[in-house]
Amino acid sequence: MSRFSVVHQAERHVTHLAHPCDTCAARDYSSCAPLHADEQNRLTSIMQVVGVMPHQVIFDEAEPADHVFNVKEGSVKIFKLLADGRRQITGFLFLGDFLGLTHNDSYAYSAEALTPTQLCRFPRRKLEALLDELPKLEQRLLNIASHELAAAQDQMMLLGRKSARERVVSFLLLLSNASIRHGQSGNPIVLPMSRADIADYLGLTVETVSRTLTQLKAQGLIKLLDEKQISLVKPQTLQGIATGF
Amino acid sequence: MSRFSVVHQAERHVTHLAHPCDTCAARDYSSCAPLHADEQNRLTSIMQVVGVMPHQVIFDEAEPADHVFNVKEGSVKIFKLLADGRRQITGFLFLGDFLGLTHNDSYAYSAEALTPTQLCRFPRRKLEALLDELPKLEQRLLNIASHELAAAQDQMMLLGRKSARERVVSFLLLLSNASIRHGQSGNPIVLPMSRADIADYLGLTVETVSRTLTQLKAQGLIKLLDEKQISLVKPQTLQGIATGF
DNA sequence: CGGTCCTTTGACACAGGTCAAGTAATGTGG
DNA sequence: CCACATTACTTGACCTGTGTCAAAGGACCG
Repeated sequence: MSRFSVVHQAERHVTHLAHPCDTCAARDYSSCAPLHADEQNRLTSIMQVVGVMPHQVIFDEAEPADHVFNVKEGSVKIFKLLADGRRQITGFLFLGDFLGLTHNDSYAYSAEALTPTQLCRFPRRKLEALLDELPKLEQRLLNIASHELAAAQDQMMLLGRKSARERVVSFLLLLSNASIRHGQSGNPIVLPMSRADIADYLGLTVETVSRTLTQLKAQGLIKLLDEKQISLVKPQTLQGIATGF
Repeated sequence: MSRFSVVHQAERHVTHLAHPCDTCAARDYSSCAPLHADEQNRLTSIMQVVGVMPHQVIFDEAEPADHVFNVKEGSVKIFKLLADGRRQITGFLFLGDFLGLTHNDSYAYSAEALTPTQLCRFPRRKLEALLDELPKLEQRLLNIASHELAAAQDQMMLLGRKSARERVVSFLLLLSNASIRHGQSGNPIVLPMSRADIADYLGLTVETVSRTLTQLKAQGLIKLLDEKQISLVKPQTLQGIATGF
């Protein structure tokens, strides 16, 4: 039985895949012609809107990759596990982000909802068939993949070469920028994930994340409005810390 | 003046972009129909073969991304720098690999040759124009990007959660697998890069890389044939170490 | 051959991990 | 709505893996 509650059977529902201009604006994409109305219809006709609750699994690493998803609302974490349970979160996904793209038979990572989330779900076979006919769509996916690749390289720099302090600050700025891209002010920022999730994203322990945050607070660089909400007091200084000055 | 020596002006030269079957086989790609002869011609007609010597810069992060490259022979490192000079190598590239793909105006990383290298060079504008007409090509690029994304996530796992020992072993196996994909035996392996490069790839210091190698040697898991050539004595055990057992 | 660069090895330091305890937030059943 | 259990977060004391600094081989090169 399905782990999803099907919210809607396509009709008149939209996806950010079909609304390139929104997403492009939100993500700073360069080239992406909007789909025509009939192209949008073909896309939405193969799509379902599904809901998942926090901590619920969307898919597991290595299970058959039958669907591709697009975040319509909410937030998601994607991660990989080592044999002994060590975990690396490879990304936090928000409105408009994609998950499940792979050229293999199986998913390359696991995905779980952080908050109550709605996803646009596309059967992979049908989407791939559609790609052959809608080159614009393929172009968008390539753009998205390039974008994610660049983000992945930034993250490698962070994990390989930055100190705990630099990692935490980079993370805060990342969330701030993401929120700006989605039309919010970017300050204060909301953390939909736990400290453990932050730690597993930054390659640190919960304790180090916690200590680093209190240290930044003590230095007057941030303010902890509450556990899940942080205000950036000196964004300029923080920017400097994140980029290694 | 150009930093490249132009080796050949297209005529009858091939690129792995035009020979999908080779590359697919070499890379385990699932779906990639070969280009027809005339499609190949259109591709090779916009391409130049250029040569670079070891330590020579192919392009620098943040410079205008006017070309896309495909490794025809040799090996390349791509990396990012922090303000204070800390370096993270985000990939080593070999025959058939791509570099320079970005959806931004500028490159996301710097690239340098490790060994004497020949590259197929495509003017970005012309290639993008061609992509609109050859959807097969775009499909291949999307496949490649997905593949690289998966590799990037593995690398995040390595950098965020693995010990020095696990990182070095993972790296040796990575090189071994790459060499197998290119038709070699995969053992012993050849390291075209310096210890410093390995360190910057694994998020370690030169000293730690060196110490870890001598330790693995002392335990009889590898043999250092010479500084640049390593034989994997117990591949099975090494595999276990790399995956966290 | 003498110099330069790369690699290895050693001694020591420290950032961040581990273990343990305390406190605050959240959820649950009565 | 309140006791109580559970989970999440913070803080402290201590430890260890890896970094830092220094020096000694080796390889390569003019």
